[in-house]
Amino acid sequence: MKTRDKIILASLDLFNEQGERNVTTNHIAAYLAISPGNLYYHFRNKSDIIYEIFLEYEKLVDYYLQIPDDRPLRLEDLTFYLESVFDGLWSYRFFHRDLEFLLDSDPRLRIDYRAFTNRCLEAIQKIFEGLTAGGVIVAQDPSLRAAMSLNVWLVITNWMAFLKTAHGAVDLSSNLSLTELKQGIYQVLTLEIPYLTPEYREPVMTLREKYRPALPGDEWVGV
Amino acid sequence: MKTRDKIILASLDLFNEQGERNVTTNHIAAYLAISPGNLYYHFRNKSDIIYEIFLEYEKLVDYYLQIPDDRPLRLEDLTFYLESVFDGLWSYRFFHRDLEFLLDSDPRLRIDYRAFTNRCLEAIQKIFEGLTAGGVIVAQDPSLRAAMSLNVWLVITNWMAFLKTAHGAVDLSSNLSLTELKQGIYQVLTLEIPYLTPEYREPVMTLREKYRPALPGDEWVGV
DNA sequence: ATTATCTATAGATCTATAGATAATGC
DNA sequence: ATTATCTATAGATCTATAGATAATGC
Repeated sequence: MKTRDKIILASLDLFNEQGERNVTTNHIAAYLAISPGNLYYHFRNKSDIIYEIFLEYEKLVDYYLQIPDDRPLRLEDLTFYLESVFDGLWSYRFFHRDLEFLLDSDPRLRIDYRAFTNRCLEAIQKIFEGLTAGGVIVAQDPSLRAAMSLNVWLVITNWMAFLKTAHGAVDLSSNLSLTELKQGIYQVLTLEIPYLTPEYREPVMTLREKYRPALPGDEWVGV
Repeated sequence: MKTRDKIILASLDLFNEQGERNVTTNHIAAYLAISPGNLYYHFRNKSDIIYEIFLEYEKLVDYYLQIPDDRPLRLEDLTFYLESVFDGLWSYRFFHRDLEFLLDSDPRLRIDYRAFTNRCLEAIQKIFEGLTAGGVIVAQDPSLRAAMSLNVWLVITNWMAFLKTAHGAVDLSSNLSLTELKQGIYQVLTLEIPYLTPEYREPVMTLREKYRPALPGDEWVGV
């Protein structure tokens, strides 16, 4: 593998494990056992590495969120989209953590990320439309659908931060698992409950149960 | 005013304006025209300042989120709680931005913040219960109410990050206003629409309209 | 010849402390 | 006497580059 690609991969790993803020170009070079000079030969600075990582993330999500508009969507489609999105969030989990700082440091990233968000919001709306056509959820006013989609996006992108901050108080070491992350799907499906058609109510509730947090009881209030 | 208090206030201002990550103890001292040594006489380090600020934030929110359980809640109560919470978020807006890093750097803060989150989630549930007693929203299964409350919390605490990242792409300088922030109330009320009693549907929709984002159209998808 | 890599280092911070000096409160 | 403040600085990073050296591709 080329050094340039190694740098990207190692950076992603280190960022995910330790947080972007805690990882310097020195750390990345040391981790790869290359010289800092070598790293700077391939990238002008840390921002450039992050931007490359973002482009991969973007590509991944865009790939999974191609919503067909020539056919109605079924429950399996929804499951697929949710699973894919949370897989993506997991693989690039450092990204949303320091998002504001990253966007402030790199105008390119800022512009691209904004467009990316809008594409995701559009995709969520398309999914709602497709599910309506498929008889899973009832039709909604476009303005309500837009506001709902935004709420879905807010829950999806911030579920991990919630887990990391409200979760395991004492045991810092206990890292999150992908399974825990996917409990976010439970929360997303919660948003959709009121809009389900009668015939899909039970199937969706059953699906939702699969993601229900199986926690020691005191995890968060009332669950 | 005592220097110690000045340091706390100045830090809060600088953190809110520039982000905690971009503000060092040197910056704080320079801003106050005191020596770094003087700052370190009053605080052991930056974490200690942040912890003090958190205690204030906590006190403020706890004060506003005292939910009476001896009487039903009305729509005005809900408005008050929402306004208060968003005011609090605004005054301490740096806090949620770098939350994960802050909690990782300070075990005290980590433990306290976790308890704080749980108190907030409890308060949101109490508000739902009170509104149910007041005939504003219909009764819900406790498990659904818990999941809904969590979604409300996720939307509230992350609305600002959304605005900052998905909003104004090019004009970095354009800072957020409290008014924009309060459009988050529109999103929160969106979550509650399906659970409103018939007689409160119209009043809540009217209230919600007041917070509707009045944006140039292309702001975010479909709005 | 060009590309990749290393060594060495300048320059910029930042944190945190030691030790001196000034101000304040009995 | 005690509290508050300042000056000066050690020590630890980090970023980014210059310039030398090694490896690779025609």
